[in-house]
Amino acid sequence: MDGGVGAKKPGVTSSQVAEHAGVSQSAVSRTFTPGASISSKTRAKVLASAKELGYRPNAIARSLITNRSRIIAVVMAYLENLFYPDVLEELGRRLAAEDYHLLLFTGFMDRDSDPVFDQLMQYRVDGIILASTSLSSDLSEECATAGIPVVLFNRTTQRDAVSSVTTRNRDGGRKIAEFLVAGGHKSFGYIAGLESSSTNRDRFLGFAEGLQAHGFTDIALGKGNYSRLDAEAAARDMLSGPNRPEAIFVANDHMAVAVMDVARHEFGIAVPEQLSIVGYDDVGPARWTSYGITSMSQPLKKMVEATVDILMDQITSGEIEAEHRILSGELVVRTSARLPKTGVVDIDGRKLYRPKDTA
Amino acid sequence: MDGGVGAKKPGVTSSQVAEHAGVSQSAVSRTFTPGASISSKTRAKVLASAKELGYRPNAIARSLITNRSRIIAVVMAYLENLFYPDVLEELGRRLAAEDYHLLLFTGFMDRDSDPVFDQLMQYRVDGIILASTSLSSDLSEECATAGIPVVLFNRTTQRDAVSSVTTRNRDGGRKIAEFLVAGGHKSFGYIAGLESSSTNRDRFLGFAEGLQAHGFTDIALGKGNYSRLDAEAAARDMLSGPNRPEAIFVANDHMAVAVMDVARHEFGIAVPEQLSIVGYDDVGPARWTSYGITSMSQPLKKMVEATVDILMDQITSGEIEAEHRILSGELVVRTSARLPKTGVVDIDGRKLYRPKDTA
DNA sequence: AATTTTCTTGCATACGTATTCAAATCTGGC
DNA sequence: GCCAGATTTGAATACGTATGCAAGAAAATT
Repeated sequence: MDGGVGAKKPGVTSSQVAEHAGVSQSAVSRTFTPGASISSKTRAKVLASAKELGYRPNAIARSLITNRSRIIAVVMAYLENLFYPDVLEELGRRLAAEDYHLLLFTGFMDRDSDPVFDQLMQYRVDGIILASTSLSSDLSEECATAGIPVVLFNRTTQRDAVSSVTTRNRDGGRKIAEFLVAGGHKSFGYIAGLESSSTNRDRFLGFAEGLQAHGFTDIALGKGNYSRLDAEAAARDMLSGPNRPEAIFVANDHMAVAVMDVARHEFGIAVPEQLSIVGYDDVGPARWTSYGITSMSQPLKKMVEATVDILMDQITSGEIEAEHRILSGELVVRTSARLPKTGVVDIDGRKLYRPKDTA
Repeated sequence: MDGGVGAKKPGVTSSQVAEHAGVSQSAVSRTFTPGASISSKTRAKVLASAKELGYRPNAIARSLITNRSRIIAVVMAYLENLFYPDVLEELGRRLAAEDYHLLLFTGFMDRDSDPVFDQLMQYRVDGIILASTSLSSDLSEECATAGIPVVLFNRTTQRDAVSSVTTRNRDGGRKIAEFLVAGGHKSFGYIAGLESSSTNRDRFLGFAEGLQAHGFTDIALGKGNYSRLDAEAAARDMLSGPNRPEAIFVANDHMAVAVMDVARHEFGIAVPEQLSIVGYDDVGPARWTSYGITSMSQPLKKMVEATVDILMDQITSGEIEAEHRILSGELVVRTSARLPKTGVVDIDGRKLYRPKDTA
């Protein structure tokens, strides 16, 4: 299937437009270069000819000379979790607004992101957004020396030269602990995401801290790996044990929904009467009334905005200094967990957990 | 934010590698061109130097000379419906396997796909996949004259020069009608997708035909526009009326889930005891046990495979002749609709509706 | 060993654009 | 109508690669 000989029509070039308009090729180029020195008269001539011939500047050729592709690579290994499609959609909007384009890498196992990386580099992308995958250390270093900005989305790392955008996952985990303790729960479980992800670690850390502050040190653990199937299995395990926890914090909503399905329909457990479930992300299905998952929200639009901001900054300045933006979410209260006596407030039609004593 | 002067590191060129290896630039090029005439000895030398210098062929420059970008544009206005992220993931896999890359356009209103089109053309993409948006007639024509293959995914059109991949939506609609009639339902409703979409038209057409064959000509109608919010509104309307239908066919699962939520939680209607709901796509949430939507499946992987096949064919042959691939789905039976006495069979753990009398 | 045939190789050129530089044109003030 | 200055213009070049062509090297044939 390679080496095809199909002839694509050559396409109109700036020289052809130039000839048709009776000007030089430079003039055509300048017409389509914002801020270039060109008189309105010749500009008009060129535009007329361009329209007549159906000319469009060749972005490929332009990239070659400017050394700017105006392409941002977005790497998302999987899109199963609706959070990421939402991110993608917003990224599409924001990048388009900046006149950038989105080269998507998806549909591969998390492990083999390295071959993907080769492709990235070949297209001389102007920036890289890593959303549901990581990058081996030498690769991120290679980006740095190549002068390509890299932003981790919803995860972080210690390496310098790699920026990140996250929310206060540790605070979030702690807040969820507070909420569940205030709700009178006495035993707890945690169903984890990918254990290698910083986000998962931080959420658990905060959760454990928050519980410990009230004297609870025992947490039932399950491994969900951010995957629906794994989360289901973990839930079965946790719920069938002799001492089933009264409350489970699931590392994200995508898995929380699965856990709730297992609890209700496989075990006949009433949620929230017999079991409280709290998730993270506040993603679409969490809001659907069948689930109504109480969940820490992540300010998706602001996160995307920050991501694009960082990229644009680094691209225009040429300075690649790691920048870490950390945003805050809210604990959105719905019906999947028993409520505390106080602390739930109504704001703009959303119920949020905002206790007096905590920050 | 434009006109930045940030200096991206130049990057290693083939000439530099050539010099380092003591060969000509041509030799370097041939080393990285599969099937080119090069001795294994010099090839080895080049590869060694390339590795040492960290050389990667510049895809941009290559595109300029070959007139092939190895980029496929994928246009998906919205990703709210999980069906499309799933498609995207599979597309990512398949295109990567063919050594093609995916330039994604998303996050804009369906109407303004025309500015998007300009961008497409500037990058000289080798093919275009239109998944959740259409293209105005003159634009598809322009693609044809430019020699760029276009494939409509999950919708179709009469224009020649534009290929399409769909399933037998009309048959699907008819089968759903048969299923509901066999289930003993006497009154019916339809909640539509975007009225301009061929897919929506065909599904409704088949549904109406199937009902008519059994003497039912009255169908309650609602407009869901493939949007969750609109579907909810349509459901409220349809369910609060004086003669609420016993069975509703919702044009896709994304909306069916919303309709079910409204029925159960806003109206307290028992599904399927008091109301049957059937959807289309067999997408993730339809399978979740809280919903268990009975749904016509679309063979996503085969659809994507066909799409990529068509593109590769047309790219390599240079012949852009419209090709229309039409695949078949199955009616996957779950718990959202009352069952007919006969015709539901168990295959590979899935329950399918396969009545004896129909094809 | 001489000759033909097949492989390799380097040179030169082309792809379509942006940009430098010097020449040409225009502007306004006298 | 003349000159300094500002603006506009075109010629030439560069970006990094692929490829036709002719020459050279190696292999195969006689």
